[in-house]
Amino acid sequence: MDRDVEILQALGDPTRLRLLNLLEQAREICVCELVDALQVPQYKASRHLQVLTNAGWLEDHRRGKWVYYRISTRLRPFQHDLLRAIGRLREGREDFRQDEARAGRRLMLRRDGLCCVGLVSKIGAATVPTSRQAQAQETR
Amino acid sequence: MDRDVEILQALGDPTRLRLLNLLEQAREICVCELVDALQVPQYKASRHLQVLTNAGWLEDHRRGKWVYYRISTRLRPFQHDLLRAIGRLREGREDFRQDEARAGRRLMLRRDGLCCVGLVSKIGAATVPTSRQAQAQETR
DNA sequence: CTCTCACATGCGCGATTATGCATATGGCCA
DNA sequence: TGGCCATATGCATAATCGCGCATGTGAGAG
Repeated sequence: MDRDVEILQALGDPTRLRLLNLLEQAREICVCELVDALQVPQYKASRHLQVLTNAGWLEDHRRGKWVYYRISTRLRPFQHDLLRAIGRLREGREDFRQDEARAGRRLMLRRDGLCCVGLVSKIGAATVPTSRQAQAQETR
Repeated sequence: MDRDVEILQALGDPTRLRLLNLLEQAREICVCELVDALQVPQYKASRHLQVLTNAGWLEDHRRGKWVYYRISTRLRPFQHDLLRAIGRLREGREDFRQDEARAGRRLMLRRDGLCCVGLVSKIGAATVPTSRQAQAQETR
């Protein structure tokens, strides 16, 4: 298959754009954090992360029970230009702003720079639903 | 619909990439010239040109029997970055190079900077098939 | 070992998309 | 006006895509 086209096709979806936007600004984010930030069902985030990874946009690695995603360290120059273009959308897109706000709140709850859903439930932060609860909230 | 996504989706097709690549390098090109350069059936070029136009990538205008397309003069900064990214693909893609070679030969046949298929047939240039002949050659 | 939690994925469905054929449109010319 | 040429488009079909549901997988905790 045409690799370049695959890379570009991966950008043609709002959910994937939102994922890329967040991941471009943070060093790495785990799936449950992304699910909370985007407020989408877990399987949906996972599927789109898969597409981005297969297209060469992302790398993932496991740490304990959590899987962290980050922008690939092996992007081609071509892709860096594309990322810059997407960055230009940041001010104009309401969804990006909201994602960033939620992600910011979520990432503040990390301990030692790591995702910590377990701690969240102990803190009892009702404002930070677990991925499963977020999944149930998702109606569309 | 999400306009940004529509713009990006338009890039996720090899034929459309080839059209954009040519149009980025020439001031304007008419449909029959594009058909010869890409060696695709006329209806295929026309359809993809429609998609690009609807997404805000191209503008078209009629001159006599011919319709000329060019890169829109109202691109957003966002889109200029995207074009630059596509330009980076130029050296690596064999299809781009061949398109450009064929387009170069074809555009040399212009008179007064205008497409002139009629003249081509009078010249009898067998190396430059008309769009209808190119259509018949197309097998896939 | 078993239970739980985070994440991935097989499957079916409805929607969208690309393609090819045939034909319509619209301008030019005789 | 009729015919030709460049281009666009209606239609049917096959392929692809995103979604949702359900379930599978794999790691850590008790």
